[in-house]
Amino acid sequence: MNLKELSEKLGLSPTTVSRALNGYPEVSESTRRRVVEAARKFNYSPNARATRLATGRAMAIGHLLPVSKEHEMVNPVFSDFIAGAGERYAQEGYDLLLSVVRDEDEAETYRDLATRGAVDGVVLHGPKIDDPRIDFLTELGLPFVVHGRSSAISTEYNWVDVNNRRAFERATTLLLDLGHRDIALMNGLADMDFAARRAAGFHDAFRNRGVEADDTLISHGEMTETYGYRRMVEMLESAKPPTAVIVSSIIPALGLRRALVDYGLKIGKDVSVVIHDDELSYFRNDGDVPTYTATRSSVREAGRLTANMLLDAIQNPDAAARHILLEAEVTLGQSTGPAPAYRQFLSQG
Amino acid sequence: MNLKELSEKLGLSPTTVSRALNGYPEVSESTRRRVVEAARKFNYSPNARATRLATGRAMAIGHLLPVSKEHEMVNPVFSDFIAGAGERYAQEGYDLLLSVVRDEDEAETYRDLATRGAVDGVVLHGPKIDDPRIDFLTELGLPFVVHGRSSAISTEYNWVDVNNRRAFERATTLLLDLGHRDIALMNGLADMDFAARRAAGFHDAFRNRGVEADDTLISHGEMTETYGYRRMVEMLESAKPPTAVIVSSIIPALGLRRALVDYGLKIGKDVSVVIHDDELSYFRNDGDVPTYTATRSSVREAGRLTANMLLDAIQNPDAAARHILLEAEVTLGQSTGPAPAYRQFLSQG
DNA sequence: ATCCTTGACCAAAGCGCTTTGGATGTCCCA
DNA sequence: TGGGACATCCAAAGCGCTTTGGTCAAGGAT
Repeated sequence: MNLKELSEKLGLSPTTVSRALNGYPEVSESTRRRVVEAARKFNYSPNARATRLATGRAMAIGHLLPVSKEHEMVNPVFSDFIAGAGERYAQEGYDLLLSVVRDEDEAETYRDLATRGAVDGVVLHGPKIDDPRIDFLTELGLPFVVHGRSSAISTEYNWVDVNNRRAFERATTLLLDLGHRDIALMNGLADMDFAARRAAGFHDAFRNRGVEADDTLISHGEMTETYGYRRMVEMLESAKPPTAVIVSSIIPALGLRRALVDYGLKIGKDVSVVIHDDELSYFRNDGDVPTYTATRSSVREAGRLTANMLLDAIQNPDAAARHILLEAEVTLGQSTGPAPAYRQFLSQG
Repeated sequence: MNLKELSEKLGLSPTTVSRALNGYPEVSESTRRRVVEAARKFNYSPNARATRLATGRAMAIGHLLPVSKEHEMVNPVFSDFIAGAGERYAQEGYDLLLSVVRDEDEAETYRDLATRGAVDGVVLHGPKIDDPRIDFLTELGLPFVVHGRSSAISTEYNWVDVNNRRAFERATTLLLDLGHRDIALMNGLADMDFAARRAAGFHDAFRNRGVEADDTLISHGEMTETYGYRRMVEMLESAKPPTAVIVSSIIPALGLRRALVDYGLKIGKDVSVVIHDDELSYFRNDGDVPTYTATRSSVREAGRLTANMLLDAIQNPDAAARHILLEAEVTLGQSTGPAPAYRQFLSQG
């Protein structure tokens, strides 16, 4: 059933039927009702391919899922982010186009998506400190929103980000105030922008307290369980193991916990842990008292906000660049306590 | 730059240019080279919207990401499966359309996708024991492949599944042979088909060994860390805690481990654990000796195979239904050992 | 010399919509 | 009573491709 057939059945022109269905005013309410009813009855919905050609809009948003061949790693945050964004797209009648690409083909894919006219805009995930994709997309003229930021880029662009610097400054300050000095930071990959900001917050907290941070306790890696385990073992085997660790995600924190168990150490007592909690749907850090003390920010909500912003950017292409900086809340859980030395001092007091 | 402009630049008709680019034989090699070169030079690629209207094919595959409003849970397996499938789509020039829908809107979305002509086929995730979606899709006439199976459906359909029954029979047999009798099964949600097959395998193993299974040790739940934790605590607090647990995914197993630590119990010694390992990219169960004894099957590979099958089904719509049954391998890790009673017997010589 | 292939190209129709630019009829007011 | 103003509808062009059904010239067979 297509528009022509439906219009013939109704004894109307395709023009009128099209307008009736799309809510244009040049059609009487009575015929509109008749048309809408007939459309439902004959189970008609306009062919998306034709609509898109005629309107010149793709009614689709592109997301790239970069997959590096070596580690075959998918960002665990991706699916929750997508769930949040996709919800908004669905509400606005947009499709979500997911392209699985190898890292090195990413720019090429953006160009392809743009010239083919397959999408009206894209979301840029996982920006690096100096990310060439941003200028590339700007030149392409394809509307986009970055989930995160890129510190080295001076041009204006749309972004939605968490205040990673402040979140990690607060987390670090908490640990310093609990008497910890040997604080480790299990950060994300070194070239990621969010990792740089988190490291900056970490250092800021030390500076504010007039304490020197031990840079050998800072590590970078992909956020796998294995990374958390290996790195923690490494530190426990070292000359001066940390009394507290800040972890960039709940996933390596699980590996960290496994390592502590292996060494007979108790989390929150022997070693304090603060995580960043993206509120992944299958790793709720909840309960009466959350397992982990955490800086918390919902990645799903970030997905919704990013989608909103992108849809707005598509509708108002000439508006100024938009920014949303989300603040993470710091929630106390069972994984933090006073530093061992400080605990001794307290008990002597 | 569109086809018409390009053809004018070349002094050729749109017909010839189109044919040259699409590899039709009715064009000389020399002009074909000329056309291809010009296309690259002017950065031309055919408008996807027009191509799709003209060919009548969407060149896109649909995946639904069902999100139930209550728990807002995204299947953790989803992103790795998508990564595998998406890789194949990209190779074949297909797009991947992701629809985030609420559970109850799923059928409606399939119909919409079909009548709008937005996709050429869909993948059905997470089939229930008796899943109405399968007959629905069959009637729609939209090509589809099920990732998993639906036991109660007698009509033929394409599927790719893991031999869950046998995998869990083997896992259970291993534990029985290690002397365990009080074996718990932390299964997926009760209405899921894979969960039913796993339970069947569990019971088969007991039957084969002439031992009676304790059904109170079987539980169902979503595969979250929290589920694993709560359920394990519950069992440890019960009159007769299990000496071994089979867990449907590595994620609840992490919660299980957390519970054991809380109770001062050692995994692999006090309690043996076998997991099903989907080889999630951020939870590799690897190392020289894997952390967990596991039934292992790559969900990413399943994604590739499913995509293959669907593309084939789209190209050969009249062929018989296709099936792929993958066997899980059983890999020994550090999480299993003889049952305490059996251990005693062994040490007594 | 004639006819038939064959190779190389092209004009135009069509895919199923949207949208521009009328056409027609009705109503109201000068 | 005539002419805007308005409401309601329609014909046809166009979106940018693919594909059908040609044309035309060159070459081979008869």
